[in-house]
Amino acid sequence: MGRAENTNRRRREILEAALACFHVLSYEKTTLADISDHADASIGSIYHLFDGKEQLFAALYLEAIAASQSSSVRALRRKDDLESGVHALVRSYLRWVSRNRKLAGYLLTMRRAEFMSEAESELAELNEAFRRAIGDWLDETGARHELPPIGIDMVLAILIGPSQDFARRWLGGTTQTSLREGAEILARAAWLSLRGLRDA
Amino acid sequence: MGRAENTNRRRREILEAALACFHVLSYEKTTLADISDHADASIGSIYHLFDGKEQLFAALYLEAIAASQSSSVRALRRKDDLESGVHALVRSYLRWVSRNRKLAGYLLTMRRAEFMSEAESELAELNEAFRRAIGDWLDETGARHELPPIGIDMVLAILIGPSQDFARRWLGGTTQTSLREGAEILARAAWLSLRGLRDA
Amino acid sequence: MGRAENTNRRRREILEAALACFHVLSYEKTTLADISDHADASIGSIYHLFDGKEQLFAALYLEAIAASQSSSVRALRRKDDLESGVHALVRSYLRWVSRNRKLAGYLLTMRRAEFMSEAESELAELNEAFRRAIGDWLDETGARHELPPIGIDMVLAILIGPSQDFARRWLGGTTQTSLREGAEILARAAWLSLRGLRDA
Amino acid sequence: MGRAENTNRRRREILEAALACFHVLSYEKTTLADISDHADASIGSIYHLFDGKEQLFAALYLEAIAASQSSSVRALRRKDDLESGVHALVRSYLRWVSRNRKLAGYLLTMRRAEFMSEAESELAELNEAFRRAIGDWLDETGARHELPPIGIDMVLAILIGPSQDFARRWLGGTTQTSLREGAEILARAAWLSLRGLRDA
DNA sequence: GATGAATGAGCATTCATTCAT
DNA sequence: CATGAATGAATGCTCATTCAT
Repeated sequence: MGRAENTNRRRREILEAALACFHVLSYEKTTLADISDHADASIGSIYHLFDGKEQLFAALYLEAIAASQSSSVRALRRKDDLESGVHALVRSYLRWVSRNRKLAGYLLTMRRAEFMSEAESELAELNEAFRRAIGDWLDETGARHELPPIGIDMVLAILIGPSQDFARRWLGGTTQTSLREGAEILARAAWLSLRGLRDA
Repeated sequence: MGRAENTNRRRREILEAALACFHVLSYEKTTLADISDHADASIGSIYHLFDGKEQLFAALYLEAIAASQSSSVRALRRKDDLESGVHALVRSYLRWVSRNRKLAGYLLTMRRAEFMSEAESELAELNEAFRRAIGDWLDETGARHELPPIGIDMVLAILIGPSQDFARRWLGGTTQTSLREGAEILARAAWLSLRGLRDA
Repeated sequence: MGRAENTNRRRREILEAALACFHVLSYEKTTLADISDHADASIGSIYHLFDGKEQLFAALYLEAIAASQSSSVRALRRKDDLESGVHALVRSYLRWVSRNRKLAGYLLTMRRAEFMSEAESELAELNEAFRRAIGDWLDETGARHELPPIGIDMVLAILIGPSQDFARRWLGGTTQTSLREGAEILARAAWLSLRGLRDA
Repeated sequence: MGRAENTNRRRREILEAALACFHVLSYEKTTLADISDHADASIGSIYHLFDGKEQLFAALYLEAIAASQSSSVRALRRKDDLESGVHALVRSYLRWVSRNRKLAGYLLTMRRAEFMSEAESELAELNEAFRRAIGDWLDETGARHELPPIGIDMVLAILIGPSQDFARRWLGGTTQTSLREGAEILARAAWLSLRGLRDA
């Protein structure tokens, strides 16, 4: 195993340990000693790979965002009309949440935490790439013409807002509706909103 | 001015100072000394009125929730059919956000922070009261019959999810759409979703 | 005992503890925990009265300088011609060293340590005051006319340089000559230098 | 270039890097990483040639002492009476200071730092050799008979004390008198002291 | 020999909390 | 009730040192 590979493995382990600690302790209550204990890495190692506690959690945030977005984009690319795309987005997001509960919980809790400021530019880049990917898909499939005349920020709010709210409740264990059922309902709801706004 | 009144004023000042500090420093970076400096109150005073830092911020959270919910309920009560009610809820929420930016930002950032655990029961009570208020309105106006056959958790996600997502972006200054315009769109979107799901 | 008095006593105790620790451990090896243990003060207390480790040791340095200089000035003021003044300065300096060994050792070891930079201005003030006191004495007694035509920096080097070198060795325990005898010799040596340079 | 030569070059580079770092950072704030960066040497290299940070700086100290003393001895050997010898010593010391500012500053700041304890014996050896060289010169030239009846420690204090004080101020940039002028004055002052004490 | 990633003990510093006045 | 000095446990971070490659 090469050195780079080794480094990468260690990086992974630390990020996972941080996520695990966050899950039970929250950001502030998690200490570097906790992470060091959970990962197969000394405190010094953590500092070798990350610049500090904030940067470590910022890196985790960026990885989580990237994973979530890439999952969505992959799902979207398998469809070729707006209705299917909308359904795919909502379903894939909630599926990703159910398969990455800790990561999803981290993302939903820490969205734009104070310590992200330093990673702002990388975050903006990711978001920009996400929008571009969606934009490309809209152009390639011609689905853009099916969209109502509203800003992309509103489209995203309608598409993803309800799912995030539901995901938060679901992760908190306070929902009556199952995730699968919820996904079905919210996918249709999103599509109904967009179609309705377009046809108005 | 009576003693109780005085105590109340001080309580207010401390909560406001905490909110102001949170706004620029975030929860963890805010120290009691910061709050003591901003409010016209010694550290001892803060401990006299609250049980500690966490409890202080939990109190702030509860007040914010209560204010936001009561604003929604008041708006709802002025309507007597589902479509108007949905519009009123979305609009009043976003209006409340724009009029209470710091409080709204606090609410959106700290939703269910670790320190809320102790205030869990009070929070549950508030949420329960909110649901009951909505339930009462649905019964009184007969709007309940216009709802689609989905859980109340899904209804709330559809109603409020997009607005929260939008509010977060709007507070962060990264929206193209104005708040007023966004409110209009999201109000109609929510109604379209609910009506569509009902008529399906 | 008033609060101010109490504060002052605590300040003293901390400074003395710092000096005692320095004496056996050196600056770097002294930890705040060491000082906290020796003084009747918690670590927090130290931070309450000083801004940190460096500032604490800088304060100690300034106090030491001030004490040493004031001892010299008092001795000088009891004389009224240059020869007696020179003798008094050398003798009083070495007497001060022998009576304040730890403080003198600190001064001789830490002269202008890196951490003094923040206290630079206060140090410059003390030195300026010291020079002014000497200048005043020279003027009041007319001794200035007995000085050779050299800069005051050279005069001070001749007066105090040998004594400092000797003091350092004496504190280190590597001198053959007793402090009393040494003082006599160096006092005469200084006077011989100055008189000789004047008469040349 | 042979292996030994190469090793020696690397040793030099490391010592110079250490001195350069000390000059701007002070001993404690200098890290081995700093030195490694400045020298063309990895941290492992440093440990290969020195036993650690303290030993590295102790070696630097010994080299500096040796250089300074050997410069003095060479100057002294070119004279054959006490007056010329005294002048030569003072002048050569200050000339060495002006030509080796960083090294001289290091010597004047770190004199007998805590970490020297391990190198104590080597230091004592150097000092002993220095004294012997001076003693030899005194015997060979017959200058010993011109010395006053005081311990050699006092002679050295008178000879070198003022120059060190002056050197310190000069390196700190707080002197009015030029180095050349100062050397002249202090050389004469030292001689006047010694002659006067002898003739008393 | 050379390298520099990994180690982890050690430390300065912070800050919620207490309590004597 | 109000105050804010005092407390000291807790923690992020540093860096000399080691050692596998």
